[in-house]
Amino acid sequence: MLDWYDRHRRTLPWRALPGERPDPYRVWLSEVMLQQTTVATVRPRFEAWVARWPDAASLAAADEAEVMAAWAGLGYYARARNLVRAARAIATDHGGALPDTEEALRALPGLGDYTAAAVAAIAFGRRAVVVDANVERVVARLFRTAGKPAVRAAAETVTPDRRSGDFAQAMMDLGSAICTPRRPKCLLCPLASDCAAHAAGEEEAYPVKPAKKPRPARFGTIFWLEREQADGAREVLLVRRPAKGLLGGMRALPTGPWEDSQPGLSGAPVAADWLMLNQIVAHGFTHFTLELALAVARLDAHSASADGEWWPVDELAGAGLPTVFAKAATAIGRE
DNA sequence: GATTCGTGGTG
DNA sequence: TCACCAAGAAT
Repeated sequence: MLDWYDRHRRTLPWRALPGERPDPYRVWLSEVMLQQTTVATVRPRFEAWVARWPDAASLAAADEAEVMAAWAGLGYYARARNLVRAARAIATDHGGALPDTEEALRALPGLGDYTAAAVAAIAFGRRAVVVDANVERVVARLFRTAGKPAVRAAAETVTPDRRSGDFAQAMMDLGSAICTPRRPKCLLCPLASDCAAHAAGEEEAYPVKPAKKPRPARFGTIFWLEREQADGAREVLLVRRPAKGLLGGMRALPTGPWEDSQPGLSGAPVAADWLMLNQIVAHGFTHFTLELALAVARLDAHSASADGEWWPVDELAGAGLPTVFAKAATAIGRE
């Protein structure tokens, strides 16, 4: 695998070139961004992030609201909150440098078993057994085995003592390009002659995935409340969502409750002359789907105010709205 | 151990 | 079109 990696490794912005020393901050940041997120999505976001916060110290000193806005659209927003928390812990408890052991990394918020092992191995050259979805798939096929404990034990047996970080990245590159979930390219695989699943012709049967539950549908209403400044500039009311839970801590358009049937105008931010648009915004979350009706109203500048933040409509792109609200804003903008 | 956390690409 | 899936973590 290491020979294959030396010939076929991808060049990625967070990855040190051969002979270079990796930057632990960049390795950590990339691993967090890549949690359940594709390389294609992460690449430009990583570049923009490190241009703005180039090291752990700058991130520790950052305004959390700006960090959350910078994460908008990436999903799993607890990752951004935990990045700030971890950066501050690094500043206060570790003298400004990332800890260099798997155990100490694992104690930082947002670093679980996978990420702690990956950073220890890739950034610090520690021997660590790195098991992500790619490694699980490659190892499950190689040994034709099932279940996370068995896969982990098998991964332990094939992880080298030296260059275990390169080994992990090699397995990820292999899983990404060759040992893919569907239609793996076994003719190109350096492990094909050793692969038990390939010998049995059952590559796609591994890894064994649990059955997925159906996603229920929920319904809600987004409230677009607008006011006009004396100079004619339009502003829309934004709110900040509660710190925990879905889209936690993110700037948002006001919504009412999300329920099993359309809740109409309940939960409106103010009593106003709401107009329901003849349009629905559909959005899929991990464990349910959401269909949102759009209600719009206008306040004149002298009427009662509403709780929240008035935001210039033509600057909404800079508000850091999660995708579902960005979709709604686009839909209303077309009206 | 099962749930709850987003989003975009892909076949 | 849509189910599947991704460099998972926290609770």
